Amino acid sequence: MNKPRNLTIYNSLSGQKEPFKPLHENRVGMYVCGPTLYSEPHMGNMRTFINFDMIYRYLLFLGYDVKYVRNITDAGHITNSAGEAVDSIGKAAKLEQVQSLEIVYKYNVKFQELQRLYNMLPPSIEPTATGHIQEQIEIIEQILANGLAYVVNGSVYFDVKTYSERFEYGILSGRKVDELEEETRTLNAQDEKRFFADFALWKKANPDDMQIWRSPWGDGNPGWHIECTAMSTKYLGAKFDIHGGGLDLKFPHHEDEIAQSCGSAGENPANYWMHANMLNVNGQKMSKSLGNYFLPKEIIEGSTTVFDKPYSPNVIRFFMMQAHYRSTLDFTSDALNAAEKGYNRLTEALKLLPSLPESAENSHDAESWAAECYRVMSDDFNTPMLIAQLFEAAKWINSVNDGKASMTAESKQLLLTTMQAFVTQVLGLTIEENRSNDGLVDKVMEVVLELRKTARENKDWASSDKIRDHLAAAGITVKDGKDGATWSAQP
RNA sequence: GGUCUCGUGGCCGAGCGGCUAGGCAGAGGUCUGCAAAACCUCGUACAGCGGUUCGAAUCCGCUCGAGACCUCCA
Repeated sequence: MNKPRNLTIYNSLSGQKEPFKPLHENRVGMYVCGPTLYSEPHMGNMRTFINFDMIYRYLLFLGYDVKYVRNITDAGHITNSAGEAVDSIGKAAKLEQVQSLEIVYKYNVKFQELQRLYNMLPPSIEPTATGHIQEQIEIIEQILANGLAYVVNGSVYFDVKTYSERFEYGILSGRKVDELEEETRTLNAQDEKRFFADFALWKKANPDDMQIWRSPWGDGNPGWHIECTAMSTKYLGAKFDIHGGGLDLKFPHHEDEIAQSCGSAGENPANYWMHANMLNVNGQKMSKSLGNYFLPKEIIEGSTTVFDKPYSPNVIRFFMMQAHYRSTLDFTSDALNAAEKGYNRLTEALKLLPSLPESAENSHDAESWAAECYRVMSDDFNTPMLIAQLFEAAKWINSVNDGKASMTAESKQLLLTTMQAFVTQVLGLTIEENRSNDGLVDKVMEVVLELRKTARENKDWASSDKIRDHLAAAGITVKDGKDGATWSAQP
C-alpha cells in the first residue's frame, strides 16, 4: 500500500490547517526549542518533546528525509521585561556550589537518559548555545548593520519600533506594538531600552556572572532568543519548513525569533510554526513556580506521592497520545489507570494477531481501515483518532479469536504491518513481550501448566486454583481458553 | 487591564453544521468448575440563554465558569 502524503498541519501563523508543502521535495527541516538545563526536566517539558518526537516519527514514516534540530540552552542570561538579567543557570550553579557548565552537563546526562526511557528518537543534532556564541554575535552584527538594533553601555537591544516600520512585529502572537505599551503593568525606569518591548540581543556582563564571553561590545552574555536564530540558521538555513516548541514560547520567544530572522536575513525563518499545548495538573499548567510538577523518573518508579502506583513509560506515552498535541492534557491518577488498561488491551490484541486463524472471507474491510489510519494522522497528527482506529482493529482481532468474525491471510498481513508500524514507529510505543527470553522459564511454565491441567481434569479445583493464585502473586497471569491455558508475565 | 483558548455523558478525551469517535468505570448477557480475558447489548453527553438554518455540540451574540500569554517557563 502506498503511503498517502496529503498531510495538513495547523500553522500558528495563520491559525488554521494548511496543506504541508516542504521547501524541497521529499526533505523537511524542523527546528524545535529544547530544554534549558538548569534542572531536571519535568513531565510537562517532556510532553512537548514527546509530541514533537511523534511528529518527527510520522514525517519519517511518510518517507520524508527529515533534519530535526533541537537545541540545548546552556547559556543562562535572559532578560525580563523589567530589564533585569536573570541567569537561571548561574543561580542554580551557585546554589549547588558548582560551575555553570557542570550543572548543564549534569542535567543533560539526565535528559538524555529520559529520552531513551521514553523511547524518543534522537534529533539529527542537539546543538548548544555556548557552542555557537560566534554565530550569535554574527547575527547580532547583521541586525545592527540593518539598523534594527542599538548598543547601550555594552549591551545590544533589538529596536522593535524601527523594526515594526518595516516588518510586522506580533505576526505570530497577534500582538500589536501600540497595544503592547498599554498592556505592560510595571515599567522600570532604570531601563536602558528605548522602548519597553525592545529585547536584549547581548547583555553586558555582571561581575559575578559565571559565564562571560567576549564580543565587539565588551564582555557579556547572549540574549535568550538569539541562540535559536543562530542555530536554526546554521543547521537549517535562513528558511526552513517547521519550527516547533511549547505554546508558552509563542510570545515573546518565537515572536522575537521571527523578528531577529527578519531583521538579519529579511524573512520569517519557518513556513509552519507549530505549538504543543501544556500538560496540566488539576486544570493548571504544570510548572516549576507553582510546584505542581513531578519528574518523569518519579512516575516510572512510583516515588511521587501524587500517584499511588508506578506507570511504565509506554503507558505515559500512550496516555499522551490519546490527547491531541494542541489540546491541554490533565494528568490524573484515574486517567492514567484508564490508559494503562487500554494500552494493555491494545498490545494484547496486537500480540494475538499473528496466531489468528485465516479464512476465505473477511468480516471487515482491512483496506479502508488502514486508509483511515493514514487519513487521521495526516490530518494534523490526530493521534487520538488513530488510537480509536487501532482499537477498532483490536476488536476485530479479538472477535476472530473468539470465532465470531473472519479475516483472510491478506488482511491479516495488512493489519499486522499497519498496526505494528503505527504503534511502534509512529506512536513510539514498545510492545512489552509476555514471554521471557529465557527458554528455561518457558519450559518450567510448560510443566507447571501441564500439572495444573491434570489437576483440572481430575476436578481438583483446590490444586488448580492454588497454582493460579500463586503464579498471580508472582506476577504471572494464567488464562484458561478453549485450547488450554496461556500465561503472561508482568514486566 | 490587554490578547487568546477552552467548557462534551461518572472519569479521560476526539469530533466542529445533518451520518451522534475511542478508552476507562458501571449494568445486563455469552463463555467458564470458579476466575481472568474476550465478545454482544445498554447510557442519547455536548456550561446557560438567545439567534442564524429545513437542521447546531459544531456558526453568531450575550452571560457564567476555567485556563494560557502579556515576567522565566515545554
